[in-house]
Amino acid sequence: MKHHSVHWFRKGLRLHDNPSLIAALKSSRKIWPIFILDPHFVKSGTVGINRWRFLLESLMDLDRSFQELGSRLFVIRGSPAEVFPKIFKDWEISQLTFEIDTEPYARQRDSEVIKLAEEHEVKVVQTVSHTLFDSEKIIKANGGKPPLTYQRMQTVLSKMGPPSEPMAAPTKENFTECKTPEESDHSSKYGVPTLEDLGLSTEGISPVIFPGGETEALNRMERYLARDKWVCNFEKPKTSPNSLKASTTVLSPYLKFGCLSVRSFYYGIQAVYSGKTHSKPPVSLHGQLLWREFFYTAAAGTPNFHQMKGNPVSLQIPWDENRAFLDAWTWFTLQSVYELVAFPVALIDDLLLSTDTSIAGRQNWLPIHRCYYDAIRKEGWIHHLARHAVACFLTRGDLWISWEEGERVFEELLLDADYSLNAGNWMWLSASAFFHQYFRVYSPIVFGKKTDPNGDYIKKYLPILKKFPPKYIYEPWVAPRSMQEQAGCIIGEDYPKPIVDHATISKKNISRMKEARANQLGTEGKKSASTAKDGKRKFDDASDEKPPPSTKSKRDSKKQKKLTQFMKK
DNA sequence: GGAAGCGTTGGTGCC
DNA sequence: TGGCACCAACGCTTC
Repeated sequence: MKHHSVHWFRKGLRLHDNPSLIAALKSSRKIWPIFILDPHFVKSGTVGINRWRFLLESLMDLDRSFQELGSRLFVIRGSPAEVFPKIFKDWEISQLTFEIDTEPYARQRDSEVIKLAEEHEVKVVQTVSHTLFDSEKIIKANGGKPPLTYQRMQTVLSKMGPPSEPMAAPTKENFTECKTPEESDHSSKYGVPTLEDLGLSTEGISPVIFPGGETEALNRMERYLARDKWVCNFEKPKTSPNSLKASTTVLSPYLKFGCLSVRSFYYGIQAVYSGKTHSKPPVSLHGQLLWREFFYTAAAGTPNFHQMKGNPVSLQIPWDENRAFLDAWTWFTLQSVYELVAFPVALIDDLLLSTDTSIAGRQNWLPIHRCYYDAIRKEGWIHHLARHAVACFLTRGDLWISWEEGERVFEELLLDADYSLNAGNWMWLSASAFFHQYFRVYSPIVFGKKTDPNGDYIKKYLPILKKFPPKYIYEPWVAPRSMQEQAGCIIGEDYPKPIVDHATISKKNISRMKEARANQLGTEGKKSASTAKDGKRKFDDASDEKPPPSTKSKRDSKKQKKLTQFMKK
């Protein structure tokens, strides 16, 4: 029997390596490729203007590609629960194909749609193609729990063999026996809408830096893969968060929407590596894809992964509720209405209705952080380490505000905002899960100076500070008054004064974190016995005995010994 | 079951 | 200028 199939695009906005689409094409006489503009995402307000634009560009690209094959993309508005019964009936559908999505909303939505399909006697074909591996299989291989360390993840994966190889994109031949019934009013009925059609204001929107779509994704990947040496030597910590041109691939938005298949990228890198010396996970390019896999698996296997409450992997920390601090972290400037575009609507309303006139105190005073926000808002992307710096600052470093607040802002503004990676990294940086060395705090001054000593990044995004010498550009408030006058920027008048002192507050927060951890261990019982707590001897000044070398120095001396032995050989 | 090993990418101060 | 200990003793994983 040859089916009438609907292939439902959600993520996976591509033709290459799309196994469920191929399955539909091979088993059908007729196929309708559809994308549903779900009001859930329009209403939620969690998608910023740049990501909407990226999505619509991706859909346009997909439609163009289908047209080249003699088919079309059908963009349908409405909730999936309303749309499917209608199209099942109208188009006499017997098969529905789609890519598996493990996010909670998607799971719930898909289970409802699967039920509807059953009611309409529609066969459902689902495939894993958004991740390298099936998250459920990784969890099963790890004894029913997601691996919580990268090393553990690698161990589990090493037993699972390599990821499946990517599938080729469909060709015109695939569409000779399987046709798409096109309607004469297709464009008006099923065309890709504009931002304005969706009721989104494009006033003040920045030019496109990273255009959406599979075509751009594949071109971008090829450009990077052509640089053999760069690919083989890639080490994430050695790339720069402050370079004027992105120092990493910026393929993340394309992976998020599935414009690029992670398996295609993985095997593309593999081909470049072949026969050459290359960097290794976790820092290598392959390593970056494994991090994505790590967080996808953790999110798929953890309830309430995006929030602290009810999340079994997250430390429960008594964060402050501090509106002024949150605004200061979030807001770049309030100089004009233009600057308000693309900020969370709730925050705009709150601020405009506020009777608090001390606007200066609600601005972010840190030059490098203001630059990151400007870049996020305009371009929808900043380097991973820049995200670390601002995330640490908002949470355990300085402002002591819940990682969920930061997660919401990133969710809205980043092109690559991804449920699993966003929540996972926020927990990491706030030392709520995965990462526990909470006393390692990013300094908003030192971090910038180290990564961009000349302050070129600041000069680009924050020209008001460009006349300050590099010594002061990261902390202009310590510049002498005469220098501020010379630079044409008086701190407190033209530029906000700091509202917290990093050195003081970060020390205070380290002790708060220590206390939170101690409290939780106390209240939740013996989650895990700490060897340091009860096992090790304490040494003080009165003791003549020398303390044993620390774990790290012991480890290092072991390494040294091995190296010496190796050299002798 | 308990001890030991070790963790993607910090900052500071000392030598 | 670069290497190292230390911060303060976490918590997952392995043996």
